[in-house]
Amino acid sequence: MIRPVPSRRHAIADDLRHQISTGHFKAGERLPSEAQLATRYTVSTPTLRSALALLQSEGLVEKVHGSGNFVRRPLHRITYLGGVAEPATWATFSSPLRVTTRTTNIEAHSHLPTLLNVPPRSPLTEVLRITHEGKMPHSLACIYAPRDLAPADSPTATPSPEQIEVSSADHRPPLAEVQERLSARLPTQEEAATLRISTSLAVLSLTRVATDATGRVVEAALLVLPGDRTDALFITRLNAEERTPNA
Amino acid sequence: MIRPVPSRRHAIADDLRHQISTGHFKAGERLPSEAQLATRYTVSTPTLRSALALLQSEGLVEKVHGSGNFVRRPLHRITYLGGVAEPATWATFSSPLRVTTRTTNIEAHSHLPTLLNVPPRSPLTEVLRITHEGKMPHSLACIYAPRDLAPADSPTATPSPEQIEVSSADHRPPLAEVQERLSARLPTQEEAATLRISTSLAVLSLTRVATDATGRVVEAALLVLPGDRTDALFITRLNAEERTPNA
DNA sequence: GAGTGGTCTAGACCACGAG
DNA sequence: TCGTGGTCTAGACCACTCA
Repeated sequence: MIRPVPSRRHAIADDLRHQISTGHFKAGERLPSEAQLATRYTVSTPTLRSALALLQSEGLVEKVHGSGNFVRRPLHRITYLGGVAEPATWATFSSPLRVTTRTTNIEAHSHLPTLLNVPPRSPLTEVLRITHEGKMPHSLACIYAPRDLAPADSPTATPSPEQIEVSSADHRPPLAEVQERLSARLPTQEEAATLRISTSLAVLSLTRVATDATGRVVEAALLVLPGDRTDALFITRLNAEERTPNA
Repeated sequence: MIRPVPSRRHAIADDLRHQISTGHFKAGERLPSEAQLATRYTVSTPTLRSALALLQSEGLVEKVHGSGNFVRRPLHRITYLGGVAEPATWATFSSPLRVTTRTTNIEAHSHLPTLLNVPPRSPLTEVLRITHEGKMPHSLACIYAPRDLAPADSPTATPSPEQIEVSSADHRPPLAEVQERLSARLPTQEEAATLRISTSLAVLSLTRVATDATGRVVEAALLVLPGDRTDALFITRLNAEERTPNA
């Protein structure tokens, strides 16, 4: 490992992190205002804010515009469970969530023909899905499916809070393969505004393509998960015929 | 989707993105200096730099300290393949890479006992692994294993460039389960210095825990993958008895 | 309306890379 | 050495939240 020159923002982040872990700042508590903290550490506000951005990306601090910076309650992270077990269940989050859905009929354009392996301008159903935790938006999903495969979804539905169904693929060929591609990036301005997160907070970007046994792409989903409050978990079991009982 | 107030940095990023995609700036080419671009867009340097940070996190632009900003050659992303198929193969990257390894004997401390499910201060082997692509560092891995399970690794080895072996588990109980937890966050200062990336470039942080058939944790690995040049790909095949031949 | 965070400016100074 | 990007300052102004 390379020993870097200590930078102010990391030094401040280290100090605040220590104060949070020792309980000097307690969970749920509001931190002093950024102006006060900047004075205390004798740095300018942009520098202090970049220190807070580090803690935010670790999920230790939550910023609320107009109200303050708060110490995150621990274990508040939400887990996206990848590698589906049941075709009907798309993704399981470990927390109860409220879901808003908007369904639109569109034609394949830009990157969608490639992604879904369909001709350009072929009919698709687009489902825009925003999940809320409490009153804060939490994650964003854009799901595309060929129109003839699209499930009859009630507009603005509020399905079971425990599990989020995306495609209720009942009487169709079973899913054969699911590809999930993840990357870390900064949000677009739209994404940041919709999720009400800072534009400097990294997001986990997940592209999921499900293919049925005939090789046809059944559904493609683009998920955006804020990095401060979301993990993605993939569990692979080998030698599936003998499953060890312990976790 | 919420329509945000257009911010200067996103407007500039959109414009540059467009100029790159239309070939006005070609792959491998150097962009004008940040000072020149700031003048052209009539913004201050921090604002222009934050616009470049967006493009960097998308993998479109590469910053080289002291030398300039360059248009990334496309498809230069490296893919981490999750969900192992072979117990001996830990992770496969799609590009030839050079690997530097340093092995240390340590005792379990801080978060390691929990992660590996061993008592505190129990003997572990730590392997620090830095992969290079060309002369630039590319990814960082910290691998921990109980000492009695640790493979006899030659110090500073340069194994097969195509595949990176981590545990050559030959005559031991087979792996039963692999858990891979991913999150997006900003790098620590150490990570940024070691990988020679900007501290504002998001990284994909991956924690991988492998358990053998007896439930014992065989190995835990902490990977840090720069967000601008790395994807993680997980492929789940359902109904494994009949595998569709096409991709 | 008072106080908070979000964005942006117009510089300064340092660290790095190439000639 | 010179031009580059990296970090930081000390403000300004706007948007949001809450009383």
